[in-house]
Amino acid sequence: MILDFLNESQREAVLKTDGPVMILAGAGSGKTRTLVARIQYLLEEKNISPFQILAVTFSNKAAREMRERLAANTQINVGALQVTTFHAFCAKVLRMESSYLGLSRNFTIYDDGESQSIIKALLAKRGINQKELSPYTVAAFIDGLKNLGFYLGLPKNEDVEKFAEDKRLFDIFMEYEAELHRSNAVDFGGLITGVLNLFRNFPEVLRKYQDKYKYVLVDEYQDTNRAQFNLVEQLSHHHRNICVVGDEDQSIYSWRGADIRNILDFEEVFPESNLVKLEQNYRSSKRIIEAASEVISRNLARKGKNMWTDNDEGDEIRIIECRDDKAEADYVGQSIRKLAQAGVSLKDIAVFYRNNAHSRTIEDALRREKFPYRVVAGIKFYDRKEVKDMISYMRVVVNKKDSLALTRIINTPARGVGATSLRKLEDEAVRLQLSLFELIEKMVEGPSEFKHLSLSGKVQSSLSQLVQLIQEVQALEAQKQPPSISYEKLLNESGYYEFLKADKSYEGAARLENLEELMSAIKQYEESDMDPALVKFLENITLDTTSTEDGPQDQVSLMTVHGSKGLEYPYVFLIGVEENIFPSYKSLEVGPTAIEEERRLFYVAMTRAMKQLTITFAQGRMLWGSLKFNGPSQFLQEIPSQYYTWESYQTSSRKEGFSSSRYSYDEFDQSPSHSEDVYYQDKVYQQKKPAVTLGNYPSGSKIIHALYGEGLVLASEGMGQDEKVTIQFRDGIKKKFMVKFAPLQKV
DNA sequence: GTTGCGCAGATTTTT
DNA sequence: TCTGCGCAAC
Repeated sequence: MILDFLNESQREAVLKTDGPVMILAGAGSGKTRTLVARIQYLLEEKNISPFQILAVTFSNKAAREMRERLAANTQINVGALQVTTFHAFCAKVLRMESSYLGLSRNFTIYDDGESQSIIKALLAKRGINQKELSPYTVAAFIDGLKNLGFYLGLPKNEDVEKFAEDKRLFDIFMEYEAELHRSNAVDFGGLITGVLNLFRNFPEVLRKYQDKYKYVLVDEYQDTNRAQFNLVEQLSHHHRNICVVGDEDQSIYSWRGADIRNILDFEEVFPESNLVKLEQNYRSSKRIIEAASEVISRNLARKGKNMWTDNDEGDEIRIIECRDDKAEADYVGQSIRKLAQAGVSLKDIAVFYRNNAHSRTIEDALRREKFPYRVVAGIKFYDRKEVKDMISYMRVVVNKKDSLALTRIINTPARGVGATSLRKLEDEAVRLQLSLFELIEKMVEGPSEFKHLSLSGKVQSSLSQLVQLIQEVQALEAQKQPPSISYEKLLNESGYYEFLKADKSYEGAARLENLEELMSAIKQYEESDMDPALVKFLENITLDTTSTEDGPQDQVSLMTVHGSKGLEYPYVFLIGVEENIFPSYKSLEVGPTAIEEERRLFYVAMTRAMKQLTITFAQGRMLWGSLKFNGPSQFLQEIPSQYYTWESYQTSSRKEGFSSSRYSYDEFDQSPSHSEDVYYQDKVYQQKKPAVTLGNYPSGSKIIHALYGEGLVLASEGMGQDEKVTIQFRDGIKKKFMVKFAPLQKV
């Protein structure tokens, strides 16, 4: 029954339950289906208890999908299964065993931004100029060390030795670790290395987990770093039932520490392992699969798979040479219109780009064509200032050693505790070896002992109010009151609500709305957890940033190529396929291995498409303030010509500066293997100027603003609820508004 | 504390 | 060209 819907290799992947197995699963080969079947098989046929299975994925999205599919397919209590992300799993272990490492179980998890704040402070303390050594460089160094599985106390191996050559950086790393520890905080990388540290120093703890998990599964194995590999290797060391699933051709996160050696060396680490390849693709047309396979075959760092499909031949891939970025956007907009007219639903269409900056022109075009769209990624909800502020309040409640969170809110809203007072407090806290909050608590209890700080009466009374509020909320927590109660109290009594309410601008209103959204997120969380607590809520939101908003269903999807991994769409547009963009100029500087990663990225993009793939590039593109002529990407040459048609698209009648055959055939295709049969079609489309109907306030419209009077809309972006306009008023003042909050009227 | 200017930098971003 | 920031002045 479980095996019925599987092909032969998938079946093999399910049935080889014992001993190490590596499954190389090509794009669209039914990887998730196979993984789910494997777990189901373990549960139902082998009667393994769900408590003995650990399945780790990289993203929350993947974990959620797997859980949902399992819930739909089996009777067994899926809640007992550990299907989580690496980070969530490690956070859980660390909380459970926190006492071993001298953490307390309510430790805070710092995201990248917070880590960088710590680093900035450290650099400042050492008097290091940020230009001399950027916080980013330091963060990358620290992250790099952790990705290798290194933590203080561990003897350095070769990799680490090479990486940690720089004495100064290493010193900062040590200080950073100490600072985190003082704050009772752990960063993302530290979650993994923390568990490694725990396992190494307390073998009995390791043993416990090794015994517990009889079967360990790893999804998206190509994206794991060394630390994560060490982790699963140790966990499965006893039972040796480790199953990893991945695709070396889709490894696109090496810059995040993903180590392709994890795939290439798996069989050396586990000599008794089995290798299963899933090579049949169920997603894309023959042309797409064959073309993509040709491209990826040029990579050297791969084990090699032969993808094939039973699907139809399908349409030819379209390569569209556009005059400039504007024409490219026009082309995409019009093509989508044609698709829509032909009855294609918008949710089946996606536009991919190499970097976020390129979404702009496409967004404009789609708005012009009045097509709803969603930009995947963008600014994250939990990154917004007001949301972070309120989260910081909650953090201080939960973890009073979290001084970073306290500095964030100690004067937000303004309480008269400025930089000078804060500095005094910080120095004193360091001197007494207390956290900032602990110090202030002490000070409120016995102000006389802190006279030497000479803080004003105003500062002192503000602080005592703040301390009182936090303590009261801590008491609520101790009584197991729901987090939403605590949140509400913090929001109201901190003065934050008043503070935003007083801000009459559209931004203030938007902020309040975000805080309401945060409230509903908390409420939602409360309903999902049997035993809700602030700590857990806070952990959820730092480890899972997937936004829950789902908006209208039928819309075009826009995203970066990275963001497209794991998704599929019948109609795909891949734009900006130019040298220096895709592959990026950076990868061209770095060299062959970086270009191989770009090629994998290109491969990922191609294999998202099910029916139709359209690749566009611009002859000239506005980039960094000037018009750049990058020329078509080298990857286009790597697609054998029998798979594509090549068309040229020109928007305006102006031709000066561009020759439509700027890249003559000879110049362009120099690859010896298939240069003879490239054909070049120079179709020039007659382009009607699209009707300029933008959002409610298209650029050019005249408006009246209740406060500022008459004005002219210069630019408009976003649509519906998100529509934003830039307006120039009579005195030349430009202002940006969100339409939904601004008191605007058309003239 | 807020505003405003000048300057550098400008891939990707699962956690 | 656009943005984000660090720092100086109100």
